Amino acid sequence: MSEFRLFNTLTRRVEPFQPADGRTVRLYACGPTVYNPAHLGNFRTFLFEDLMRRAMRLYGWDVMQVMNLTDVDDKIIRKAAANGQSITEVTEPFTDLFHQDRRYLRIQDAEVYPKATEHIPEMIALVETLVANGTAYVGEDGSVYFAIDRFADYGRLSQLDKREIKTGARVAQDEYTKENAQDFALWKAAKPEDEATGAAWDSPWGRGRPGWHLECSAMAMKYLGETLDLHAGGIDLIFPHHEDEIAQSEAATGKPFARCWCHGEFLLTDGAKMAKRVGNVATVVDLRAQGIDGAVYRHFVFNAHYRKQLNLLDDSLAQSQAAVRRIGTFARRLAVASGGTPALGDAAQRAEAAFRAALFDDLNAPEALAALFTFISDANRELDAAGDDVAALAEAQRVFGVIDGVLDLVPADAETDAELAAWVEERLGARKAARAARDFAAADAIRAELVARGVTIEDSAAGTTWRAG
RNA sequence: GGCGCCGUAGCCAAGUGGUAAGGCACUAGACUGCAAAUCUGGCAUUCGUCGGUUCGAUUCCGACCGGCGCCUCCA
Repeated sequence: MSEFRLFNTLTRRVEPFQPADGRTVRLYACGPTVYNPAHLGNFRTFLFEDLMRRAMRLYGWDVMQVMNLTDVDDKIIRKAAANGQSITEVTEPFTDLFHQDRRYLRIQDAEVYPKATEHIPEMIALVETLVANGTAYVGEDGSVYFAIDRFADYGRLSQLDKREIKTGARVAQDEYTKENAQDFALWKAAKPEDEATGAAWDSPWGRGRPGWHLECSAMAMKYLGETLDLHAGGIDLIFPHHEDEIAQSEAATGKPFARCWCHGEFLLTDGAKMAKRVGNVATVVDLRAQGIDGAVYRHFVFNAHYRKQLNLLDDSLAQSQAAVRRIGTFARRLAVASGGTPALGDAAQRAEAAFRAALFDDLNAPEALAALFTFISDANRELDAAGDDVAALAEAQRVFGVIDGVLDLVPADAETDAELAAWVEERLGARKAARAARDFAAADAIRAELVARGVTIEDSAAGTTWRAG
């Protein structure tokens, strides 16, 4: 079997990847901050990670994936304070929504979804280690900072040494007391709004709360050990988030924090980064409201490589919808076929080989998708030949199962309301009678009625079927 | 200002030092009473522009033009 290759941000190269123990991939993926609905850009990253975990399982490894839920941070506290709520009251509904959304997009469950607020002791212990070994210091107000000049490797992931900080960039506007402007907070001394919203805990340095980066280090190491096989996230997290995770983790353990880092590129909307501040966000709730199947968004995302920016345009989802419809049509046809041809079996084997090769080569989803569509074309042709090779058909079904087990692109049968279904059935009955009487004008008039309500019909030897949309 | 990415047909988008996957759309034909679905064929002598290296570049190098992102809110 070909080796599994991934682009490693640490080396900026595609290189062979395998779990340290040869069996189980210990994967940490940065999750959402649950203070508002995650948008489609966030989900592009989560989908890339879903593809990654499914590809690894196909390869034969087990995956132990941890995705954190950030449920205490500045924005959450601000929102809670503004609403007179506790941070939990803010985060719980959005945590639920996150899970609903990701299920709609068919993102598989991670093994663990740890919450920051449930790992305060682990975080405090990590900070104590850093204070004890001198890489962290306590500020006048009881906040604790990481001293980046005491960690020689600082900046390796983001290649900081090659950068110059922009003149006038946002530096040192922090209201906390730091020795060096670029030192980052491990622990933040509690302020009145922290206490008011339930975002303050006792610590050796007084009341306070964790800094942004701390939770990931503490929870990753708790569930996956001191050295992860792989750490993934959005490209914007390279600096400072992941850089700081590496610093605080490695300064504490003396061991590499992650053997490989993978970052997914951004989703743009009409040429601009999808972000709340830009005001161009779309959410899964929007998708559902438009009746767009999760498989459609999966196709849109997988149609581009994860390391390239992807632009969501007006007709992007319509194009994916058409593509996914073809996959669904094929899936149904393959499922009910009674036999194939020897060439069908050959096509299936070619497809599987091409699919695996593409997927294992740095998750080349567009090429994997091409393998799928080539297979669909080949298989449709063979199915038209109506052969009786049962083994070949079984092979084709097996391969399609393998491919769709990763991509998961067969659209769900549209849930049509009973009222519409009853009406359609009644109309189809009338049309059948008209056709039997060879009154095609009447039959076509009925079809026009159906089309007007978005119903497409298909006549075949087995009878007439229909679908909404 | 520093760092990085990208520019392939109407649209989306892979890819390679030896002459361009796949999808959507469109289009001709087959099938169909007509459609739909499916099949067959057509659809970039060309990969932002200009130079260079090379027997040969879309693929390597340089310049330029255009777009995007990061530089401590950020998937």
